[in-house]
Amino acid sequence: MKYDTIKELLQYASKAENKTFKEVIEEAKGYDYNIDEISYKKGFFGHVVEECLFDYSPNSRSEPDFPELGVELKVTPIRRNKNGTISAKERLVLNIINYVEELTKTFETSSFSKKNKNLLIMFYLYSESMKKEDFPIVKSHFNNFKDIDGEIIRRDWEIIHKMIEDGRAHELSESLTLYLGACTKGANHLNLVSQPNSNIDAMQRAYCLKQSYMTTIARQVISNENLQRIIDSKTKMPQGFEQLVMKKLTVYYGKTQDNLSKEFSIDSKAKSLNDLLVARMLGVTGKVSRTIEFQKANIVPKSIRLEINNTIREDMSFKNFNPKEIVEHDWIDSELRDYFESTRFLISLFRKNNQGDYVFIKAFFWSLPISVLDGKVKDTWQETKRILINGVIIDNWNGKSRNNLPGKTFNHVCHVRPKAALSMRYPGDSNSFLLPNGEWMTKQCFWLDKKYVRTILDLTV
DNA sequence: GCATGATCATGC
DNA sequence: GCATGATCATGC
Repeated sequence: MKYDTIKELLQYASKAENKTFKEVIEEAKGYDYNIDEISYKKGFFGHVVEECLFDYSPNSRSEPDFPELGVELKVTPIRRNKNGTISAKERLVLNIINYVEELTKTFETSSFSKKNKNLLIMFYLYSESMKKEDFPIVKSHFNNFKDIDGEIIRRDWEIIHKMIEDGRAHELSESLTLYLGACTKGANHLNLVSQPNSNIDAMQRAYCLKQSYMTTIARQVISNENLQRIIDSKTKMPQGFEQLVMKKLTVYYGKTQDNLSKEFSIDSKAKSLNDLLVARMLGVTGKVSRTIEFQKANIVPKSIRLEINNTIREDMSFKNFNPKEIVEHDWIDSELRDYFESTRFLISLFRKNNQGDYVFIKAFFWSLPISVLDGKVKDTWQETKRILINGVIIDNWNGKSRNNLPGKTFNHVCHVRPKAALSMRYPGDSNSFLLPNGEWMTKQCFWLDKKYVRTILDLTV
């Protein structure tokens, strides 16, 4: 079947909305599928849409699925969260990067642009408790990376390209870029390939649209979510989004917490006051993470307080972990690795002055280096997993509970500590989580040691 | 001063 | 009501 226009294609695709994969198969003319036979096969969802809906055979050519329109078809899952919102279940993996070939390309001639310039994305709703063929197709969406997204993705591509050019493909990480990432995938983790300007083999990677990007798109087209924007379509970003954010923040360098609180009419005693201030500096009410750009790019704001002598008093905490998830995964597929591999941080520094007030001195974007992630952070995670499996030992000490999970003496980069509103360890309590051995303990999270954090700060300025 | 546990205020 | 981004408190 031929489609003359993208509109026609999209219209046809939308016919599958609210149908399950099983229904799409059954309605296909001339096909005689045994669902039980094909449903467990790899690529089931894509194949059903390609063969049964669009009536063409699957291919892995480097040209798009609909060559005459230059449109690539992607079938991708969303899931429903406990609070009712939806999220992309995974990143959208595009084509594999051939480091040698890609080095010779420009953005326009790149393998990414060649195949993925126009995407027809079909979202289906994944559910743990349902059979694959009963998942419904929810929505079709056409994405051609116009305007701001296109600009940001072009710069992302250039960052990846520069890494290859510099012989640093082995240091690539999804967290280095904003929307377009270079991700590893499944068995690819173990696939080492050569790269042009270095003797070090690198993990094979593919272009992807970050999970956070896909979540934002899904919420916009399916849930009609309305987020604040930091930039509008008229904003010029000759040096990219990050530089633009820096430009907005630089204006406030040298101002104290007090100054800034007054300027933005914030009267708050929150421990995360600096976070609120940074949001206001960017023109956002509420949280920075609730803006289109930060949500798509998965940028997490962090603020650090420095003492007068430039030391840091506190370690840096992250999300609470889920013991069950840790025990059930290997490091390479773990939530923690995935978090650091795909998260970019916006770090703001506030330094104490002689009056005891904190001065906003600088901000910068940062990602945890892969070498640290797959080094010391991995060690802490592995040790945590080992102890979770063997049984966490909790005892009482001066009225506090104490445990044997890897603490600060473990490796001076990453450790485990409690993080909850209250120190509680009762079944079902919101401050407690269930351990694999059936006991309950106060929720814990992974922390980065302040000593390590200090090493990422460039305080020469 | 360090290690460890405990807890706060806020947005959503 | 909980997750988040943090900071406070205490014993050694």
